[in-house]
Formats: sequence, structure tokens, C-alpha cells
Amino acid sequence: MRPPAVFLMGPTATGKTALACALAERFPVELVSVDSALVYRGLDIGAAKPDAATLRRHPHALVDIRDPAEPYSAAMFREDALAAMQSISARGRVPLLVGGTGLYFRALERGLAAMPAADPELRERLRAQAERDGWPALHARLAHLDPEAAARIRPHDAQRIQRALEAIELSGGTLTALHAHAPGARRLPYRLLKLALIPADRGALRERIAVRFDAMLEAGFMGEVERLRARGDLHPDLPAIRAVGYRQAWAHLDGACSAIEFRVRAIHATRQLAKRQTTWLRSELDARVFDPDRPDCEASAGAALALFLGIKNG
RNA sequence: GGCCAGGUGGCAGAGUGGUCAUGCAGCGGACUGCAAAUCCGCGUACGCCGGUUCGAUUCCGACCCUGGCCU
Repeated sequence: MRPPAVFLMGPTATGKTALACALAERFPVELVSVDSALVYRGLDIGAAKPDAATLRRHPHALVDIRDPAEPYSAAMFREDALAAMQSISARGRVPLLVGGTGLYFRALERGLAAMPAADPELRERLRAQAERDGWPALHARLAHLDPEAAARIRPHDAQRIQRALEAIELSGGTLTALHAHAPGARRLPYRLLKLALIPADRGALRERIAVRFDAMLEAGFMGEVERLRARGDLHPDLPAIRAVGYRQAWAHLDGACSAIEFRVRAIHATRQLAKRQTTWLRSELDARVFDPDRPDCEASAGAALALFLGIKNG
């Protein structure tokens, strides 16, 4: 029989970490982070990374595993997460995957088609071509090589056009053909309980995001960004520096906008992130949804987990 | 009180006698190796009342409001 595993999903600033830690106090679970920003060392305050004391008491796998200069990816995440889960299960414990990165959860659960890995040089070449001819021109080329993929991808979706052309060039086949290779065998070999934290009232979430951002500033967020800049080898095109908050802070320190403007932009970007994260969650039809703003949220989630694990609550 | 300028969607800000500004915010959505990324979609806005006109956000008049100057 497949071992159990739990997903705890939710947009930013909904208290996922607190809930995960609370559950870890009561159940035999161990935490695995599902967050594309927490993997980076040095992104702490602005990424709302659990503090050192929390991490000591409740270790999170896949936190601080990457230098901000090295890009991470969904495929690497899947591999790392599977390894972490296996080791947790082997100890007789239950992996609790907590985070807000929809693509990572999906890649983990459904698997990714076997495709060539990212190739920085090829990407750079495609980027240069796009700068000259525009992405729609590359999209037209894609339409020639793989009409089906081109129909799915918008002419200005730089990232996907680039990835499609990259995969085609590296594999010699089409993206469509690569995807067609059923990733069925790659499905997650676990019995899953999915918990989703979705605020019924987005107004409350918006407010919490603003308050939290000001707390980050108070806690020294700018100093953290200054330290990253001081390294000298980081730039705004890196995934780590494009993270919400960091990107806006970087632009502000470059003189692109005032401190006041920077704060507003960062808060807006965070809210927009929360919205996109919520959109991912709406497609998780088999998830148990809880409202983080209700006082019984933790108890309800705990009850669902107890039932799933066949453990007497308490 | 007088003179001048102006009142455009939640905000900023163009413009025109009869199809469209645009940006930001917001909302909805997509999502297979950068995903806290990338992209797509969504608004009968033209201060108020009259007038001119086939047709007024646009032209004319009164009124209200805002800012500046003057008394």
C-alpha cells in the first residue's frame, strides 16, 4: 500500500507555516517546503521564511538549498521533494508538503514529461533573437515546427515560447510529442490528503499583506536586500531577485522609484501573487478547503488530518 | 466679489462633433524544467442643467465645485 502524504496549500500570508507547525506538534508529520523562493539562502525576511527558532523546532526540507545565483526549477523540486518524502516515509513518519507554489505541487503530483533540461546558452541565443525580431516572430517559427504548441502559447509569452523552442531544438522532436509521452508512471506514489487554505474574504488577506510588508521593512528587509546587492554577482533577471518584494526593492535601490512608491508596488505585487496562487487552488477540486480567518481553522484541519491518518484526535 | 485655469472610469492622464487612448489598481483565467515567473481577458468614464446639431465628453450659455491670482 502506498504511504500517506499531506499537501498543505495556500496563498501567501494565510498562515500556512503556523498551521503546519501546529500540526507537527500533534501528528507524526515532517515538513517539506513547496516554495520557489524559500529554496534560496539569504532570502529570509522578504520571503517570509520561517525564523531560525521555528526551523530548529520544525525543520523544513527544501529551505535554503540553493544560492540565489543558481536558478532552481520545477523538475529539480520534484526530484528533491521525492527524495525528502522517501526519507521521511522510511522513518515511519508522514511527509507534510507545505507551500504556495502551484506548479511545484502539480509537478510533484502529476509528474513532468521527460524533457531536456534548461540550457542557459540556448536560452540566451533565443533571447537575443527575440530582442532583434520580437517574440511574435519566434512564435511564428514555433507555429511552423509545432502548430499545436503554438496554438496553446500566446505570441508574447516569452517564457513559454523560449522553452518550447528550446525543447524542440534539444530533443529533435516537438513539444507536443514530448508531452504526449504519458507521465502516468511518474505519478506520485503516495496516498494524498490535500488541505487548502483559502480566505473567504480577500479584503482581510489584502490588509494582512500590507501589514506584513511593513513588518518586513521594520525587521530590516532593506538591509537584507543591500547585502544581496553587495555581493555584486546578482542581477534582476535571476529568479531569486525577481521574487516579489526583492524585485521592487532592487528597482528602488537602482533609483527607479521612491521609497514610498516601492512600498506600494511591493504590496500590490504580493496581492497579485496571492490572487494567482488562489487561481491554482481553485483547480484543486479534491482539496479540503479551510478559511484561515475562521477561528476553528486549525481544529478543522487537524480533524481532517487525524481522520486521514487514522489517529485519535488530540 | 472679480479675473484666469480646470473639472474625463477607483486613481493618474491623453483626446475627439459620430469606431479605440493609455498606464496603475481591481476582478477572472491560463499554467509540463525561470513559476513569488510569464502571459491572456474584463469597464456604455467624460461635474450639473439647458441650447446648437441628424448626432454632443467634444461647440455655446447658466450653475456647482477645485486651484491660482486680484480686491
